[in-house]
Amino acid sequence: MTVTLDEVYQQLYEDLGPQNWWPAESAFEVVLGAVLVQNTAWRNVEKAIENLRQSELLSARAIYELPPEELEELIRPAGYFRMKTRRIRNLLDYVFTQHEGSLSAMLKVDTETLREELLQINGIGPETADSILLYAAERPVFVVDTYTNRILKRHGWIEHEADYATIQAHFQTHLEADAQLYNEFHALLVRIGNLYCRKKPRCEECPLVKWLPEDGICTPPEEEP
DNA sequence: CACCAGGCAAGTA
DNA sequence: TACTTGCATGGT
Repeated sequence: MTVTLDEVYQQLYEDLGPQNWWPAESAFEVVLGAVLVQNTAWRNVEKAIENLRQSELLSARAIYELPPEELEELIRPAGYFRMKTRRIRNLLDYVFTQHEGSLSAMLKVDTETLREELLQINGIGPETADSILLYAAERPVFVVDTYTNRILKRHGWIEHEADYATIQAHFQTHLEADAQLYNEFHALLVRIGNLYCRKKPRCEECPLVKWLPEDGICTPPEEEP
């Protein structure tokens, strides 16, 4: 890799500016959004959260006490609504049984322990857990999503076989352990991915095009492993 | 119309 | 262990 992650970050930041993530008004909204956004456009998550807001249900206790069928209807626009209702409730079961219903108490647990605990919950995988750690608990944990994966592999910055843990370690090894940096970097990768690095890429206009291998346009050799 | 979005878990061989 | 499939709505 002839370009450093730091240079990539600088380039993205210059072109796109601060992304102001996570778009939420409370830590609870971040946690909720982290589940709702799984494989889903953020626009649809906004509708679900807005429904909950209008119903004054944006608190752990309110949703925990809400009948699941009602939660399903409110979050329906975010898709996978039955599954996500179960997942949110699984998470709240953990918050109430292990942290007396206090999200802020949960968020004070040390990073390694909390990550392990979150991963035990059915429906919370690595990206969701790390999103909570970075954007709700403000820990220096790099979030790897589908765009991060795609961008790094198409540029040849990591091997095609690299899995989540390997990619995450790559960022955390080459960058300072800085939550604010990880916050902005990941948000920028999602933004640039949305704009240019989709399944059907538009690399001509991408600010990262100068770092593509060869000289050509980014043609994905294969999709994600 | 087909495709895909800030994943994850369960099922199959 | 390594693939494959289901989950669901809404925008392009």
